[in-house]
Amino acid sequence: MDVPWDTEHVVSAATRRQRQMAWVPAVGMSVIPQREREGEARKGERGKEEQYAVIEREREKGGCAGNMLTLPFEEPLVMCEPRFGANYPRESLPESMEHERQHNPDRSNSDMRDIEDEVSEREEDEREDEQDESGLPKKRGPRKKKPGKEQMDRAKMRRHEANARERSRMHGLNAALESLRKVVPCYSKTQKLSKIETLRLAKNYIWALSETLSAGKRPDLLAFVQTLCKGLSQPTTNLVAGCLQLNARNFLTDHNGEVMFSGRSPYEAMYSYPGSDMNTPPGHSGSNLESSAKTFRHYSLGSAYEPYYENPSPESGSPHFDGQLSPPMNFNGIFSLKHDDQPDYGKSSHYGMRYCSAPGRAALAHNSMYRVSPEARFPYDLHVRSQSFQAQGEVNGSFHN
DNA sequence: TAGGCCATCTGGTCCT
DNA sequence: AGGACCAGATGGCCTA
Repeated sequence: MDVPWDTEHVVSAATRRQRQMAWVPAVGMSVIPQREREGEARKGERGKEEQYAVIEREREKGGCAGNMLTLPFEEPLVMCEPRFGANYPRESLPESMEHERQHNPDRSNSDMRDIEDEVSEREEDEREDEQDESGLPKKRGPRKKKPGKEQMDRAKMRRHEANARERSRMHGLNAALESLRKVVPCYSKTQKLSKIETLRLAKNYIWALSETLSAGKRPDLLAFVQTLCKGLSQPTTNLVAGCLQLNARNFLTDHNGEVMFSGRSPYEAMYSYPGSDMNTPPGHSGSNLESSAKTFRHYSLGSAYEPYYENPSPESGSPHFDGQLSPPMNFNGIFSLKHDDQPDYGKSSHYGMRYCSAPGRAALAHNSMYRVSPEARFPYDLHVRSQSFQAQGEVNGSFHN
């Protein structure tokens, strides 16, 4: 029995992604991006932000919450050992620091770092206070004015604040990335694409959709998918292909990251290829399964794509076109992507197509390399995020405005 | 155990 | 001066 796609890769990638998304901060990290998977399961529905807030409050109190990050919440204090691991040679610690440690075993890493700073500061003071035989300070000349304790504290506080801002900024960045994951094909809460793969897929998706629009023809499904998968890792390619209900084994990624087609066309299994120009890439006249398979076989993105996509890839100068595609759309209902949850697109429906149809964008599109001819016909319906509409009417309408 | 991915810390740079 | 942004370093987790 044929496996729809390389389930081994998909499953392992998915599992891996699941677990990696359940990232737990390292010892010494100040915030608890809690174990999303395990943590959520164990802790109920406690919100992430709430947990962050709890941790920050603990931090403010000088507790070791920030150092509990590497452990489940059920295992507090164990990881309170800041900065130094269990094997850290204690004898190498300054005596005063060790004293601090023994008397404040639950000090946070940053606290211990502060202590370390204070200790070295004190020791330096002592050194400077030493005098030579003549009773003169060993160090002469204009002494570098040392910042006062207030200034030091202020600097530390500012550093903490900067860290918090940086964390917040990165959280925002991740949130944006997560929202991007939801609008590229193959979104799944449990099988998350990595950051880099998400960006690559998004780029490929945009590229493929743009080419589809500029071509003004029914998209070649396989070429579309190949464009989506360009430059993606094999597991992600499998995932995308799996989402598209294609046999990933038909997409072989060569050593250059080029997606090559080999074997029978996925169309054989899922696509009745009507003998129409609409379904055949320019330069290819085949309309039956056999000829289409031959056509696909020639579709290495580095070469055969050029005649089809008359516009060069945005990265045509680069040896790699690292893109991939698993579009949240249907081609005449031929296929649809799997989505664990559908974002609310009702408020911003007509996604990409609105971009082209927006009056303000018309001029831009007109001058764009992805220019869409007003006369371009869209013999297919685009179903973007369950928002089905006649693309032709949308595009024509906008250009007629 | 190596490699991939991740979050955080941190210091530098640029901008307001 | 302070905030945003960036990149390097660090260390944890997971899979092969």
